[in-house]
Amino acid sequence: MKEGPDIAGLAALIGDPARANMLSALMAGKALTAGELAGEAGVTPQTASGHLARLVDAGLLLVEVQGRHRYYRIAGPDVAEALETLLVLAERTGRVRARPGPRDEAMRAARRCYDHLAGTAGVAMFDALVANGDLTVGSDGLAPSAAGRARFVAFGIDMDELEGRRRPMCRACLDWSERRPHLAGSLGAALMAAFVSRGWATPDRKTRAMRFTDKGRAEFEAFLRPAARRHVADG
Amino acid sequence: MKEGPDIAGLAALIGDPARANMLSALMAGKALTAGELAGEAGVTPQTASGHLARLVDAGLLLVEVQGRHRYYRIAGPDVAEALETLLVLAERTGRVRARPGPRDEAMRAARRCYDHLAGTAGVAMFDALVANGDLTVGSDGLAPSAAGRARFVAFGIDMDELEGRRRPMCRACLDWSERRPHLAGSLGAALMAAFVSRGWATPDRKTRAMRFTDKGRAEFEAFLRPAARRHVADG
DNA sequence: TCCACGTTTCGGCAGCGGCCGAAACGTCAG
DNA sequence: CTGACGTTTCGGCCGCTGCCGAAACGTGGA
Repeated sequence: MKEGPDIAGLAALIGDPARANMLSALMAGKALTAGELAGEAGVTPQTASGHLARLVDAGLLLVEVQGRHRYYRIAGPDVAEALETLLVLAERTGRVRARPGPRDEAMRAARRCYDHLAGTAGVAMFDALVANGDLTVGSDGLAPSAAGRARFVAFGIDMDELEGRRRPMCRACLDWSERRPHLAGSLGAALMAAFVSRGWATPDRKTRAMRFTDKGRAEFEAFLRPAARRHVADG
Repeated sequence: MKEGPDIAGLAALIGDPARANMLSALMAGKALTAGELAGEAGVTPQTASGHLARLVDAGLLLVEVQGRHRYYRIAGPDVAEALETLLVLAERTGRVRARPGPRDEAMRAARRCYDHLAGTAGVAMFDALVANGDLTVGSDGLAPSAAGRARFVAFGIDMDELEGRRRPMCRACLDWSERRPHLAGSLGAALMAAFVSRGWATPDRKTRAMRFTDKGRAEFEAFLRPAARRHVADG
C-alpha cells in the first residue's frame, strides 16, 4: 500500500467488458439512453442500469433526465482522453477484440455524430473535400478554400450565415469506427442538414444511423467527385 | 461489436489491485525484481509471478533476466503515458488512496513525457511561455503567437517544418505530479530535443528522469524569463 | 384512470479469477 | 555436489461480481 491515486479501482471500472462497450459507444460524443447502451453492451437493461450507476458515481459519466429517458454522456474531456489513451495503447499492443455481436452495418456505414455526418460516409466526404481542394488543412485547423466556399454556396449553404456564428465552421472530428477524421463544425452540420432536406438520407429514429436511399447514395457519391467531372446534379 | 481495440481487457489488466500496485511502483522508472514487486503489491511471490507474466504477455512490461533475478520495467513511453493519464483521472474523480508523496525527487523535478518535458520544469516552462505571451491559450487550444514563433525560430526550431507535420504543434498535457499543464505536441518535443542537443539536460537511461546540468539549469531558467530582460544567451 | 414503456431495485445463481501452499526449476556460492 | 535463494508452475479453495428474472417506480399517452 503506497501513496497515490487509486488507479486500480478506476481501471477495474473501465475493465469490465459491458462497461467498456458502453464507454466506447459514448466516445462518439453523443448522449445515449440507458436502453441504447444496454444494446451496445449486449446486456439486459437491468444489468446496464447497474453499470451506468457505477460509472456515474465514479464521475466518468454524466446523466441527464429527460422524461422517462435517461441520457448518459462522457463526463468530460479528461475522461475521453483517458479512454483514448487506453485505446491507442490497446491497439499498439495488438489487442483487437473479435467479439461476436449484433452490431448493425448501417451504423458503421453512416451515422450522425452530434449533428454532422460520421462513419464511412463521413470520412469519405472529408477525404474527398480535402482531395478536391475544397477544404484546406493548415496548422490553424480546417478552412474552406475559395473554390470550396463557392461550391458550398452553390450547394445551397449560406456560408455568410455560418461565418457569422460563434461556432467554429470547420472542425475535424475523429471518427470512432474509422479512426480517421470527418467534418464537424457548423459546415458539417449544414451539409448533413442539406442531405436530409434533399431526401438523400434520413436519420434513424431509434439509433444514430443515417439511412441513405439508393438515389441519395448515388447523388452523395456524385457530390464527392472532383468538381471537374461532376455533372450539374447538385442544383 | 465490430472490431476495434480491446479496451476492456487492457483496463481489466491494469484494474487488479496487485497489478496496479506493481505498475505504480514501476512508474518511477526503475526496473524492479519480481520479489520486490511482490512486496510492493502485498502478495506472495508466486502470485506476483503470475501477474507479471500476464503483464509481460500483454506488452505492458519488459523483463530482463540477470542471473537468478528478473528485472521488470515499463515497456515503453506509451504505457507510462496511459498510466499517467489514468492516475490523473483517478485523482480528478477523487479516488485517492493516500497523499501524493514526493517519490523520486529527480522524476518530480524534470522528466520526459513521451518526447517532451514534464515535471516541475515542464510546468514552469509552460507557465512562462504563456505569461510571456509566446503561447496563447484560446478556445481552439494552444498556439504560438507571432512573437513566440519568432522566438522559437531564433532558438533554432524549424517552425515551418513543424507546421507541415500532421501532428499537432501545441498541446497542453496535464502533468501527473504537478496537476497542471505542460507543453506537448511537436513544439514541446522540438524544445526538449533542443535542450538535450545543447547539453542543458540529458535523459536518464533507466528512468524517464531528465538530469539538468548546473549550467543547463541556469540557461533554461534564463530562457524562461520575459524576452525584454533576456540577454542574448540563446543564439 | 389505466396501460405501455423505460428504468431501477432486489434476490439469487454461477463463473471467473485472484490467492496461497506445495513443489519444481535454475542460478550462485561454497 | 550440496544447500540457499529467487522464481515459476501446479492445484485447489474461496470470494467477488457480473448476470438475469421478477417486480417496483415514474413518466407519458390514450
